[in-house]
Amino acid sequence: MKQSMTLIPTLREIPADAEVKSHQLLLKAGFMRQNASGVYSFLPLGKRVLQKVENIVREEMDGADAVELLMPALQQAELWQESGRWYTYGPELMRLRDRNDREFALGATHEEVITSLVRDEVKSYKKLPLTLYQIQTKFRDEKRPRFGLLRGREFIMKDAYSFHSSKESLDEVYKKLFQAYSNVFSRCGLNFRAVIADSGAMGGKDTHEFMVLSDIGEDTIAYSDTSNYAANIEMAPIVMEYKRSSEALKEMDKVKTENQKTIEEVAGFLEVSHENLIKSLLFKVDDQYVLVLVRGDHEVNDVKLKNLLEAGSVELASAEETKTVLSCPVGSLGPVSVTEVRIVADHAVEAVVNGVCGANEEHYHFINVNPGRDFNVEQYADLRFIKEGDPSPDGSGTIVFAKGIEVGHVFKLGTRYSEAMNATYLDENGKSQPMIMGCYGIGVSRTVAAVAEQYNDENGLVWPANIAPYQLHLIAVNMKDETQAQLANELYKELQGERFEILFDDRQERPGVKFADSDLIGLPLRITVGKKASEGIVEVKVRKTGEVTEVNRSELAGTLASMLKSI
RNA sequence: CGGGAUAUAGCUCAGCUUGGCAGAGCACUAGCAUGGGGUGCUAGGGGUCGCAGGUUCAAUUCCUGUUAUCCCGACCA
Repeated sequence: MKQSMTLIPTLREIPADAEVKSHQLLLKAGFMRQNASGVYSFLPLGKRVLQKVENIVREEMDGADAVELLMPALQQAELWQESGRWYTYGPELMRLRDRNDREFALGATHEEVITSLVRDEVKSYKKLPLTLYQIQTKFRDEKRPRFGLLRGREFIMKDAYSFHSSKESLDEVYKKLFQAYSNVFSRCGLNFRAVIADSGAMGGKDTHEFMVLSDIGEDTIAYSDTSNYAANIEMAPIVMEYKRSSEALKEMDKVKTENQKTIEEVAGFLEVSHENLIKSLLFKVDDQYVLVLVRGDHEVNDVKLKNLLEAGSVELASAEETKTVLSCPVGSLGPVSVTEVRIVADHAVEAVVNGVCGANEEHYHFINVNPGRDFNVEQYADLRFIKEGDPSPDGSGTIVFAKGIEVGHVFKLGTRYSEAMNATYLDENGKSQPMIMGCYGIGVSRTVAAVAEQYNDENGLVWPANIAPYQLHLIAVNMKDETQAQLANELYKELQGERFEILFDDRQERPGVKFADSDLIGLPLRITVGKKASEGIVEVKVRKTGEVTEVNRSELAGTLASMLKSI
């Protein structure tokens, strides 16, 4: 493609709205433009990268015996009502009405559509398993879109759904797609981990998220420093045992702790360690309030709490609610003599000896509190977030944290949708059974941003060869110099003939402008036609390393081919 | 949804405190020079100062409302 014929609006300055590297560079290098919050146009370069990623996804999915189809983005409300999600999905589902006042949704995901399709078309165990996928635009009215393509309201996703007559078959396809996903992200050049994730109320024991390691990631990954264990921090179970100190139990006492509210303040004021404190938090669990206790140096894990109580929603009660329910400000909460609400506690609390907790009275705490003696707990469970330094749940090594961007998710759905929507098949005995399902997503546009996030330097983007919008950037230093212009034009045609993907900067621009734009766009190899054009010699520069070689035009195609292979 | 901030040319931003014809740099157009890392000079084009209302002889500037965008938090099958 000649640069004079396409649209690559590079910017000299970074738009003020862009915060993270990938967002800034994709805008600056002219790959995309924002339309509304979380809504973007892909310009020609952006579109090409997107297509590269899509094609890798297609190859790997097809290789795993998944078949592509395309479902509507515009979906009738009835389907969502059938699964129940019309009422539970919330405002994140974009809803609209047609001219006849019928209700629709813009697809946030496609479980309903695919389940209804397969229900109608597949009736026999002989047609199973079946794995279908699509690459499509999804709509989610995010509360807070941010970071450019990383969290948009309209984005491109590959979603796949598998249907089975047995758990074993689901396991098999899950494993195959897990491998396909690893291949996709490896081929995109990403540094990623597959981590154990939350399966939530959907049940099913296996679900993994594919996380690209990045400081701007919105999820925290807890992984072992020695084994390959990795889990979303929400999920990592605590395996350590808490030893009770052998200290003699002392008499409980109420002490004045004027204006000491936080764990930090109270521990400092009473000169005790955080581990000796019992932190009490009031949660609203569905319609009930529950007092949750963890040790002062620990944090409540709301996902574990939610799973333990089999709740639909779990949120911290507000200060006002707390005051109403326990008639006490949040800084002085404690479990002693509390009968109004259920009390659950993390295992670590059970081992606290002569601890400190709020006295349910402003400015007062209890000291020498002992669980069992001074207050009762309905249930002890694993309720806290894992910490760095904790033993790894798989028994080998200790836990370290990293931030991750979720780019893929594989999930064993089970029969949640097939049962709700009556997607059944007849088994070998002629008996009707609900189909067992799996679902598998890849955030395609998010993957593009994740790569941009990992591959850049101070001069701009540095695309891995596999997904670069073009492989080669051909530059004529001076298009007014006839020798240079002619050689560049000839090389452009020759290299195209050799099936290279090539962007030719044929603009009448200053060399400095061309070089700067070239670095910014970040194609893997740059061919510069300059002073030595008359001798048939050009320069080849590797974007990533900056390494430059002079090459005779007769050897150019061969040299480029082998260089592309090596990067 | 709670808290904070911003909105003036395609981009980055001044001007507003103290009301009086709309500004700069970059980008764009034309010309001349230049031609290996965002070049120089000259001459131009481009804005309903987010929108609506109010105060005023006069509002980009003051007041009220509203919308959009960004940030922090909560949320995220």
